[in-house]
Amino acid sequence: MNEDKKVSQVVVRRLSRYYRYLTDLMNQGVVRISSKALSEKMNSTASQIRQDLNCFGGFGQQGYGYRVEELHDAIGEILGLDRGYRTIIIGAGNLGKAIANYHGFERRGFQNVAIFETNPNLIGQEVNGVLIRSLDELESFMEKEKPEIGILTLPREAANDVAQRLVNSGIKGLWNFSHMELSLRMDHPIPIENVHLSDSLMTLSYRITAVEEEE
Amino acid sequence: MNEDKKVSQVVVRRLSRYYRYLTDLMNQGVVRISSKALSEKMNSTASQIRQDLNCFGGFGQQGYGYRVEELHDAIGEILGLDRGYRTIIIGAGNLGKAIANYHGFERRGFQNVAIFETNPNLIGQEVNGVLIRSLDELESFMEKEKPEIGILTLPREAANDVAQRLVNSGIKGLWNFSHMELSLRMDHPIPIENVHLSDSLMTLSYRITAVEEEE
DNA sequence: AAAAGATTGTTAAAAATATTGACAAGTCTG
DNA sequence: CAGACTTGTCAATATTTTTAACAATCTTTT
Repeated sequence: MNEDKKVSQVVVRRLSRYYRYLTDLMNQGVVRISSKALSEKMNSTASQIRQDLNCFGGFGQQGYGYRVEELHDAIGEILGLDRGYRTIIIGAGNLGKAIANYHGFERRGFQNVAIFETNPNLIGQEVNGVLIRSLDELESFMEKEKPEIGILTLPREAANDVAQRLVNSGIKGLWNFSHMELSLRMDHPIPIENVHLSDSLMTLSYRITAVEEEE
Repeated sequence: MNEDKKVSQVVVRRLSRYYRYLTDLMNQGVVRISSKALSEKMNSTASQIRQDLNCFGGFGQQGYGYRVEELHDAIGEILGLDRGYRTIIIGAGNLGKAIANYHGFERRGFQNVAIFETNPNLIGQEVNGVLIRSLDELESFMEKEKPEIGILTLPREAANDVAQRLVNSGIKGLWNFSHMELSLRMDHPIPIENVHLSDSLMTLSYRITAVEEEE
C-alpha cells in the first residue's frame, strides 16, 4: 500500500472507467472478475489494471480475482464518491440544465442543490426540482449551505469573476465548462477540472484531417 | 518541416489552446507576439511552444516573433478549421440543444446541419434554426448531405447502435458524449473523441479528496 | 488432504513521451 | 553597420507509462 505516492491523472481516469464498468457488471449480477477479464473489456492489460489498483492497495485475492461489488465500492471510495458532494451550477442555459437533469451524477453521489443565474426571466423557475436563484444570493447561499463543487456553465466573460467569488466563499473544487482558462487568486489552491469542449472538437477536427492526409 | 512525424495528443490540445488565445489577441488588435510572451500567457515555456509549432513547420520570423493573425490562421489550418466541417447531433435533449445553440463552434467553422431524435414530441421543432428530424431519416440524410461529424448526445443504451449506423453511412468522425465506450466495427477506423463527463466529475471528486487528505 | 491451476501484489526493467537547453542563422532597430 | 532579439532545430535529459516477471497464496479438483 503506497497511499501517499502521487497518482497520475491517467490512472485516476482509468479508475473512473473501471468504476463505470463495474457498476454495469453489478447490475448484471456478475459477482467475480479477474484482472485479465477486466482488462479485455477495458482494452488494456491485466498488468496495468493490477498496477493501477496497486497505487491504493490490494483489493483482490490470489487464485480468485476480485469480488465485483467489493472492488466497485473500493474504487468509489478512492474517488470520493461516498462523500456525497453537493454541487451548485452557475448558469442556467442549456448546458447548465443538461447537467442539472442528468441523473447519472446523482447515482454517483453528487447532489445538485442550487442553480444561479443573472437572467431575471429564469430566476424562480425550477430544474429537476432545484430552484434557480439570483446570482446576487451566491455568497449568502455559500455561507449557509457550504456546497463543495461549483459547476461553471456561464459565458466566458463572466466566468472568471464568478469563479473568484466562489473561491473566496470557500468552494472546494470547480468544474469549468466556460471555454476559457481561469486565473484565480487562491490561498489554498483548489482543484479545477476544465472541460474545454471547443478544444475537444478542434482535436477531433485535427484527427479527421490527419486521417485523410494519411491516405 | 516534419509534416509526417506522428504528433501527440498533448501537442494538439495545446495547439487548440494557443488558437483560442490568438483569437482573443486578434480581437484586441495585437499584431505581433513572441514565443516567450505567448508562453507566459499559456503558462508554458518558449521552447515548448516553438517545439510544438515545429511539428508543422515554421511560422515566425527570427528577431521578430510571430504575426498574430498569420499564426492564428496557420494553426486553424493545421486543426482543419478551414475545412468547414458539417455536424449532426443525435439526441435533442438539453445537451444536444446546448451544443446546437453554442455559437462558438460556428465561429470556428463547424456548421450544424441536422438534429435527430426519437421522441415524436420534439421532431419537427427547430433549434437554432435547425430542424429536429426523426432518427428514421438518418441514413437517407447521410446519403444526401454527407455530414462529416456525428455528435452523440443520446442515452447510453442507444448510443452504440446509432454510432454503428453512422459509421456504416460514412461518417468521418464521432464526438461521443454518451457516458459509455463505443465498440464499433469499422473497415477504416475513424477518430472518436470521447467526452466522458462522469469521468471528469469523478476525477474532480478524487482530486478534492486527495487535497484534503494531504492536509 | 494433496496436487494442480489460477491469479494476485509487487518490483524492476523497458519503452514511450514530453520537456528543456543550446545555438547557428536570420531579422529587426537605431 | 553593430547589437539586440528571436526563431527553427537538434540532441540531451527527464518524466511518465507500460510491460514483464515471479513469489506468494488462494481456489478447485481429485
